[in-house]
Amino acid sequence: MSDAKPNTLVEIERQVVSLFADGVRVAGLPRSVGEIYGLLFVSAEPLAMDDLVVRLNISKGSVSQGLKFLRTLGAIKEVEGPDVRRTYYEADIELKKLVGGFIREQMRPHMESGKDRLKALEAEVAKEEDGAKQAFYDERVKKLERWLKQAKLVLPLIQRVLGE
Amino acid sequence: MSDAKPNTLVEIERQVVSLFADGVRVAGLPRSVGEIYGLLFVSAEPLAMDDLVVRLNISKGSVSQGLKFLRTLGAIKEVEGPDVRRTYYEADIELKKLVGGFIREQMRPHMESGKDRLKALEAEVAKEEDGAKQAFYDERVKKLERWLKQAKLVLPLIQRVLGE
DNA sequence: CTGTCAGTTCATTAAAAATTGAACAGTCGA
DNA sequence: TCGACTGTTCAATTTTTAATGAACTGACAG
Repeated sequence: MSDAKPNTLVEIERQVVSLFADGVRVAGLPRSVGEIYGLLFVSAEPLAMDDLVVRLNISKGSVSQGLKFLRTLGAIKEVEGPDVRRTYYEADIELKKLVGGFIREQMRPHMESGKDRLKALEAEVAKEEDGAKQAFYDERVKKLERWLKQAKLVLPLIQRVLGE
Repeated sequence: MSDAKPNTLVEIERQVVSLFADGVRVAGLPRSVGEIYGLLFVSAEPLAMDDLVVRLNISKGSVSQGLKFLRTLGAIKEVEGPDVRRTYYEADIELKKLVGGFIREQMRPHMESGKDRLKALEAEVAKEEDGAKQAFYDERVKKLERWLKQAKLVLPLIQRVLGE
């Protein structure tokens, strides 16, 4: 019954998996994460870890970590499946949620640390002796602060537009 | 006269360079590109390639490629400088332009190829014999097309908001 | 308990990406 | 035409990142 052959994907599945594998790279995520989400996305039935390992032909470790990541993003849902001992997953296909998770988990932290580093920069600029230099540095730091503010403004806007 | 010592950056410069070096990684760009833009960003005077090589202590090859990339993005401007034989650069600090360049050069091409791949997918779905499966695949492909459309909608919006 | 199975962790290995540096091309003045 | 100098290219190398797989944890049925 169980088909142990690797890479048992039909052409459509293969194409979707490949599409997501490439797609996530734009966001700087590992290929395997895209493959996992992609296969869940084209699967009508929920899949368990082992299904992903066998059908995508990637290691248990990679799948475990990939699922962990997708879970924190809120990109997949745990659901019931045929075998009660296993955890089954299906893709959450709301773009709003995917993007929201990505912003929350991947972008916000960077922006927070950026804010701290700008504070440090300000302090450094305050120490500058040369008045002309200080004025220039100050202008640039202000520019960076404006950028950060604009980024903070844009993110919720994106989420709202994707909410339709 | 000429100071050949590498890494001759004052603390403020060091911090800004490091900030950009880390910052660009969010966008999946190499560290060196961020360092180059960062140093141009904190420099009141325009810099030539050799200045960047010496002060950032990275190779001529990297700087040449980094500048090429930043030029195509429209993130830097060629300007006149003390030595007429050299090309000097300064940072273009309009966020709108930076983001616009990034969207144009890095995101649009991916979206275009995505559109083509979706076309191919549609054709594949049309071949599906099983009616129920076909309906499911069709729904998913439609979802992907909607995503792509939304992305196309969001990009200009971002640019507009950053235009203030 | 004990054996089995789902899932996680993490040191090692493999793959991918960035960086280097040497060869090369183009320009200009003597 | 030559030599000196700026800048580019790209094969080789280094560095970084992702994937693997074996050891482990914990749950549960018998």
